[in-house]
Amino acid sequence: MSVTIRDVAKKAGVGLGTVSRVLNQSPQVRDGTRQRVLDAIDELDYSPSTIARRLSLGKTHTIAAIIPFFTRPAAVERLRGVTYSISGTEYDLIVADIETPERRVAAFKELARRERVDGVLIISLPFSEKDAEHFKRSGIPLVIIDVNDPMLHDFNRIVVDDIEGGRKAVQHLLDLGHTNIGYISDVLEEPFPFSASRARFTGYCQALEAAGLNPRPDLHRHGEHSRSDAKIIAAEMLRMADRPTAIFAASDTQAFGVLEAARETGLRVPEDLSVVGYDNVEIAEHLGLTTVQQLLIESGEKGVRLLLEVMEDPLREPECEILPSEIIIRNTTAPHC
Amino acid sequence: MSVTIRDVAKKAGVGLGTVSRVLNQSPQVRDGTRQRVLDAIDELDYSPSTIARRLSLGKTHTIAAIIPFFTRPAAVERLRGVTYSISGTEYDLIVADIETPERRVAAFKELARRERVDGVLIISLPFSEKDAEHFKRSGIPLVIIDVNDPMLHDFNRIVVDDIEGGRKAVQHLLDLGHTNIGYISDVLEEPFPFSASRARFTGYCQALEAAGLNPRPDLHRHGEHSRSDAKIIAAEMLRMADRPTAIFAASDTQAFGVLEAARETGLRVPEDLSVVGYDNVEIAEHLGLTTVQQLLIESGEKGVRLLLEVMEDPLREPECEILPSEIIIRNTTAPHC
DNA sequence: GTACAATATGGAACCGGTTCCAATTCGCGT
DNA sequence: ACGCGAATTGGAACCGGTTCCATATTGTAC
Repeated sequence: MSVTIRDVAKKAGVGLGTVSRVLNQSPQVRDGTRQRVLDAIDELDYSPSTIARRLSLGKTHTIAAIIPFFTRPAAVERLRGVTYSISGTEYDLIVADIETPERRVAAFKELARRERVDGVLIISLPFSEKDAEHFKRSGIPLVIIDVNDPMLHDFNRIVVDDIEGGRKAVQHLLDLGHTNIGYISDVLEEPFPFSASRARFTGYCQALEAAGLNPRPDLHRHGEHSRSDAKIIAAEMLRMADRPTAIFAASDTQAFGVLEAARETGLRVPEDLSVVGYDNVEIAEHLGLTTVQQLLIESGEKGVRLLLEVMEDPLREPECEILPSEIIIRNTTAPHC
Repeated sequence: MSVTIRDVAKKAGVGLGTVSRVLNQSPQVRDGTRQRVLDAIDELDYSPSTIARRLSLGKTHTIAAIIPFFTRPAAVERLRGVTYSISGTEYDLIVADIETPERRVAAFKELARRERVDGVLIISLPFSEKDAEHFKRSGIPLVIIDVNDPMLHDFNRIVVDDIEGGRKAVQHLLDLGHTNIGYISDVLEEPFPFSASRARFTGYCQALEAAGLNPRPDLHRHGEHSRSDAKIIAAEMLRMADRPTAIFAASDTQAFGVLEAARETGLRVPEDLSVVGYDNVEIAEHLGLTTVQQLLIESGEKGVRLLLEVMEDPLREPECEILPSEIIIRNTTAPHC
């Protein structure tokens, strides 16, 4: 039913090898012959089967991105960088959305197989030792974006120094005269101890200690990574007698929750409460949120670039590119008075 | 280098047909044999090649989503619904991001080919007569989400009645006593006359006329679909001597631009200016934006469901499901005084 | 133990490309 | 016109599955 390369060959009166050569722009075809083949292709409205091509080449021409789509606007911005970079190449991008831990395991299993894809990008997802083992063994080219776990030192990665980012955020608040600084994050414990929130928390503690302050345990709360949960735990914190005068949130999404909590508690931002977020997602600008900027789109672009290099030369030394972070000061922070 | 079904057959001492039957859970295999095959599979750590499978089945097991990723947060939410629905199936989702009109044409050409994908979802993208022709001819199963062009009546679609949505938005403002109501949208002209913005504009006009008012041409401006452009054109409108007391924006993104323009012009929202958006993207709630809700995620889910049905039975009558819209009243609208 | 239908099994042919090797043709010098 | 290396060309074999048909085996009835 569908036109194959053999039909084209017959029509053009040439061998199939020749048609294949024309398709692959091999220079080894005389102009006259090429033209006859092209005419036949045109006449038959032929277009080659990608799948057959992939099978015979042993390459899938496909890259998988595994990403927590729903929960992380920042990850979506990274994905934008990925789609943008990939659209210039001959690769297809397949996107796997991870919502639950079980899905994560399943997706890793399914996709991390040579026969399935040529390369994998993992974005903002926790990584267990077992996952690492699994990928190592599969030998599939892999680039990890935004997972800064020391365990992963021999994987190719694009990360941000979250400790430094956390430090910058808190330093900014300290510079403004705040000393009671809260930290709102997603769950730090289990089963993945090296999350970004954890690193930002480390930065938070370091900055406080460098200023001669002790982190107060009651000024650190965590919950699910969502605006609504952040709002609830921030509200609790703000109702304490000894409430913080500034809050650093582990993500912009959570910072938005904090802003809501402040609004409902009747606190003005930034007069009564300073808030710093993390990520600088697109809408943060509109909201005037002071935040730690990550190069989100760039991280996706660089991830693709690195992955293509790794696919080219799978044996190259693992590389870990650390992107800079920068604090963007807007209108949710003010001096403590 | 990689393990094939033949290796498994040899190891298990059976024919390849048998291995294939085991893989496809055919009941026609004796238990003893099946077990031997499973053991061999296990021992060799075999996993079947998806590509070979696809080639021999003549199906790609892949669905493509074509979507303007960068510019439309609402489209991203639709995509979420898509990924969510697809993750329960055996299909891969490949995502093509469209940024420029040229990319649109290229992506349509590339992806709308039987050999490439089994089905296509087009999300929030304009559609020319030529595109329609092209898809018709290719016969590839197609579902169009959020493109409400009458020309497309014989395509499968999931849409919203944008005229009605526009009417509801404006009616709400009329009910509040506003009579000078501006409309900010993306470009309505060319080359695609039946855009969502156009339909919302029609709704806008209808509501005004039903109230005995004439739409004032100077209260309608359009620009690129972005916050920044919307802000610029809204600012111009707000500086007019005879400025509107309410503005309806064709999307939440543009409404955010309007809010910024109001802020910079020194107008309080909603006291001095009411603003209504369209889409109810996630962040709209946080911002307290009054807006017309579309069922974004649902539209993606339903799109996938419909596409799967069409793929099952390509000859079924085209279906056009119209999702409801609803105005969500929050804090950016108030009575005109 | 034999006959025969029902069930299991082996493997050739096929899906539609690419690649490589052998065969043919070409171009050019003499 | 002839010879020879280079440039073209044809097509078998292969990539790794599925499917179908012929053959082998099993089970059941007598």
